[in-house]
Amino acid sequence: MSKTHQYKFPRPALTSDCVIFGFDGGELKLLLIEREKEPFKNRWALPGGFVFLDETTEECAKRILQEKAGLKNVFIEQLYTFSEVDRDPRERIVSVTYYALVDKQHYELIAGRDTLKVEWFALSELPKLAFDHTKIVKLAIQRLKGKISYRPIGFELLNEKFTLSQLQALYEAILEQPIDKRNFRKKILGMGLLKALNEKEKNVAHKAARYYSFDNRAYRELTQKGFHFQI
Amino acid sequence: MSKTHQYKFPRPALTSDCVIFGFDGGELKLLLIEREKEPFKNRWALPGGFVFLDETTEECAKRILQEKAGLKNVFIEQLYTFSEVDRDPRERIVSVTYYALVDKQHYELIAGRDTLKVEWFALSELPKLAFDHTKIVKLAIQRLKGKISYRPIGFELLNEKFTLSQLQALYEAILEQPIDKRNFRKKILGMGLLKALNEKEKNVAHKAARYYSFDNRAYRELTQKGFHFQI
DNA sequence: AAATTTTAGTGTTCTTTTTACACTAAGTAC
DNA sequence: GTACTTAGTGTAAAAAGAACACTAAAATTT
Repeated sequence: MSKTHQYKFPRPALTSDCVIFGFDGGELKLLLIEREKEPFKNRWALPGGFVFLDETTEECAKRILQEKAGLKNVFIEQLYTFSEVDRDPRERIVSVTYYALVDKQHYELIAGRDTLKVEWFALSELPKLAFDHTKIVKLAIQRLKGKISYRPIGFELLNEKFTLSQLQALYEAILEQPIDKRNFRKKILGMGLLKALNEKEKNVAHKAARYYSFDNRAYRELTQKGFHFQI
Repeated sequence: MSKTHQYKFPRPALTSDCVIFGFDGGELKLLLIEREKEPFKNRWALPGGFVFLDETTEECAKRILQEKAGLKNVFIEQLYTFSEVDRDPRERIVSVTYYALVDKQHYELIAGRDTLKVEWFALSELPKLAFDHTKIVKLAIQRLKGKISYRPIGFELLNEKFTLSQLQALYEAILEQPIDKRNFRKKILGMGLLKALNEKEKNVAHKAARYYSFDNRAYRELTQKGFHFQI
C-alpha cells in the first residue's frame, strides 16, 4: 500500500461495538461492561474499541470480545453502522456494530478474567447505557427477533446438546410469545436438522428429557437443495 | 467537540458506496459510473466517495447519489460495511454501503447532468467492476431479493401510479420466478395497501389496465395494528 | 414402598392459507 | 369488423398452521 495517493480529508475515528446475547434458560441477557473513564464514567456500556489498520471490523469485534469479556470462538454477525455526528462527545466516531450469540453457561467463569467489571443483565432490567448504546441494543434485539425465525442461529445461545424444551423456551423468550409444545416439536423435528442423542438429562426431579444437537452438515445439504429454515 | 481527547490510532479512511437499482418494466438494472482515474481507470464502479466529518454515512450516500448520478429524494437503506484490509490498493478504506431503489423512468434525463459517464446495466449483463464492487452488488441483490417479500419497498422502483401487471412483473424480476396472476392480485389487493385510481393506461394496443398507487398511510396504520406485509 | 410433584412426550381435528387453473372483456391495429 | 394482445375475474384441492389433553418417567415426600 503506497502512501502516494493518501487522501487528505479529516477522518472520522472508526470503532466496533458488540451486543452480546446470552440465555440462562428463562430469559435473554446482555453482557455489559462498566466504563472506567470519562465520558460516561461508571456507566454501563457495550464493549467496544478502535479498529486497527491491519484488521477488518469483524476481526476487531472478535478481538474486543476476547480482550474485554474473555469470549472466544463466538458467533458474531454485523448489525449496523452508526454514524450520527454527535454520538461521542469527544470527537467524531463511526461505529460498526456486531451482535454475538454465546452459550452463557460455557463462558461464565472465563468472563471475569479481564480487569474490567463485566456483568450479565436481563433485557428487562437494562441500566441506562453510555453513548447511543441503548439505540444499538434496541436494533440488535429487533434483528435477533426477526432473524431467529428464518435462520438457525438460536442454537448458538444453547449448549451443544440441548433438550427440546430448552430450545422452545429460547424461542419463547426471544419472540416474546408462548409456543404450542406439540406443534413446535412437530415442526423442528420435521426439518431433519436435529440429531437425537442417546443421552438424557440427569438429576432432574421429573421425567428426564432427551438431548439433541444441531446437525450442521444436514443443514448445509438441505440448504443447497433449496430448503428454508422456518419456525 | 474538543480535540483534547483525540485518539492517536492511525485511522482507516471511510467511504460510502451506493448500489442503485432501477426497473425498466422487464428487468432489474444497476446504475454504474465509469472511473476516470487510477486505480481501475475506465472500469465501471459503484458511485462512492469519502465521508466528511459533518455528515452521517447516510447523508454522505445521498450526497453522492446527487453529485455523481443526479438522483434526489431517493429511497436508500444501509446494506453492509465492507472492511477487508486490501479492498483498495492505495490505502486502507472501509466502506459503508447503501442500496437505493429509484424509479428509473423518472430520473433517466437528469442522470446525465454530471460530467461523469453514467449508465444503466441489466443485472444479467454487468461488466467487470472495480475494487470489490461485484461482491457488494451480489450482497445487495441478495438483500433486495430477501426483503422485497416482507417489506413494501418494491414500489420505490415504480412510478407513483402503476398497474398490477407492472407490479407483478417487478416481483417476478426480483424473485426470479413466475407468479400466478390471480393469486398475486388476490393477495396484494387483499392487504388493503393499494389505492385504485380512476385512471387507466392510454395508447396501449390492448385492454387498458387500471392504475393503482401505494397507500402509505394505510400501511402505517395497519403496521401499528400488527399487520405484516407478505408477498 | 406408596403417593405426590413435575416435566417429557405424543396425534388428531379444524381452520386458514396456498396453489393450480381458463375463460371473457376491452382496447388498438390492420 | 376481424385479429391481436393484455386486463381482469372465481373455485376447488392441497398444504400448512392452530388448537387441544392425556400418559410416562424421574425424583421427592410421606
